[in-house]
Amino acid sequence: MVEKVDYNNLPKATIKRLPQYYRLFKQLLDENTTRTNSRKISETIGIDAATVRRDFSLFGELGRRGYGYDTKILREFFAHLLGNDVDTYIALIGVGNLGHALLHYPFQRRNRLQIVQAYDVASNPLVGTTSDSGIPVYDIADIKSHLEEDHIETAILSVDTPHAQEVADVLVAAGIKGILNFTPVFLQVPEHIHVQSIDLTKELQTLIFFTINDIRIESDND
Amino acid sequence: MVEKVDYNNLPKATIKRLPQYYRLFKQLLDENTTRTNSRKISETIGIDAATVRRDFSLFGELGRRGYGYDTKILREFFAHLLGNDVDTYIALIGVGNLGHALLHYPFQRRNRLQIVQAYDVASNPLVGTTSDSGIPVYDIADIKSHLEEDHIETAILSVDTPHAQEVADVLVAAGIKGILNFTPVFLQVPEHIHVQSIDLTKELQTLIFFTINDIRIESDND
DNA sequence: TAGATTGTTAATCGATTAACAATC
DNA sequence: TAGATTGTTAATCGATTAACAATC
Repeated sequence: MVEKVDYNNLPKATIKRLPQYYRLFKQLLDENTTRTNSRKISETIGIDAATVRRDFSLFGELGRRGYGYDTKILREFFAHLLGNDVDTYIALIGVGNLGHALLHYPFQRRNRLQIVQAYDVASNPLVGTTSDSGIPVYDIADIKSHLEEDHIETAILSVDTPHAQEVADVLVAAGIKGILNFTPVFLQVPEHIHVQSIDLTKELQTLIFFTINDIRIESDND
Repeated sequence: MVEKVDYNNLPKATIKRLPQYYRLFKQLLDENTTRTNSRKISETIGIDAATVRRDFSLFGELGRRGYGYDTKILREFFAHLLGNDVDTYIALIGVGNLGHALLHYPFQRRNRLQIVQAYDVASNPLVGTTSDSGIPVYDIADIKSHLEEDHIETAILSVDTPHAQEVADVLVAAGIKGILNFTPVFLQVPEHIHVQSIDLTKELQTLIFFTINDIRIESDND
């Protein structure tokens, strides 16, 4: 039950599944389901039961043989593991169509992830106002001081492709440590900066390739 | 140069990289760069040079030893491979905040991917109108006949989580073959239906885990 | 020809999964 | 105790990468 893990040795594939486990245990607890097991988990989220058990075992003995996993315990465990027992404040960079949607996206609903600041270039009329979501939109030129006000280290990047690298440089200079990158640009950043990319066109094209060639594959996560 | 591939034997990891290769060769051609090589490709998109060469070699001899790869040839090749030499029509299901942003997202800009229909439930006032993007918004109850009009087999699912499975069932019944799933639900679909999922909260939480634990990793695609 | 870079092999690495002893 | 299910090992599978002969 005690953590015995150096997170740096955790398989990357396991890390990517952690949010799925966390979400599931939150759901189960909401439904007042007090226990579950690796087979049921597998059926619900599409991850092989052996993989589930192996993933969990990396963190110690989280379950009980012959019984399964206690929902409440596991939910607490993953909440803590993912830093979701405290609030995480996030800045959104680029309030265009996509940025606007992300401002309203319910990250916060069942997680303590909150976009609390937004940025755009001064020529955007939204700058200086508070968006309909209640979040202030600042001039990107003032980013450093505003980020410090709220101790923000994470940014969502949803600017136009041609500005992606230049804005990423600004974010790094302003002290951002993690970037969720919605542009299709491979960002060049110092090695201590973390980038997670979501490439919408790539996902759609991949789907279409699988579909037109009817390539058999179990449903695709990650 | 001749295709010698059964696409079903293509590594899944390779397939996911194909859109990145395609995008790069389009860009290079736009910049009037007539040739490139695996090392430069690697630096630009962050995929190991040996992986690039191996991926390409799965499709035959696409390059020339001592020279590299011809931009024009490769762009044509990947366009055809990804079905981007013809138009692909897509339906968007769920015109909320995210759906609205996706309606405006420039999938089409450099690709022949077009959202040409949108759907929502009849109670949504947008239904029966044409959205500001010029795309008609239909009642989901009428989906089957409308999809047939435009020969649509691909749908983007951006409905609220509680309705995801039920709407997916409707899509399958209406003849959809591929679903780009923006909900966090693991969709249960028949085995001939392809699902590609984008889970925004999962990506953000994964980023935060990497960031707060400062886990060293090369920038993360896929 | 000499130099460059591919295409491909072989080695390595990482992830998945089947199987089962441990044990609740 | 008998039944259930974990935690973990060992086998397998798939993906990456280093290295280099082939060849443009």
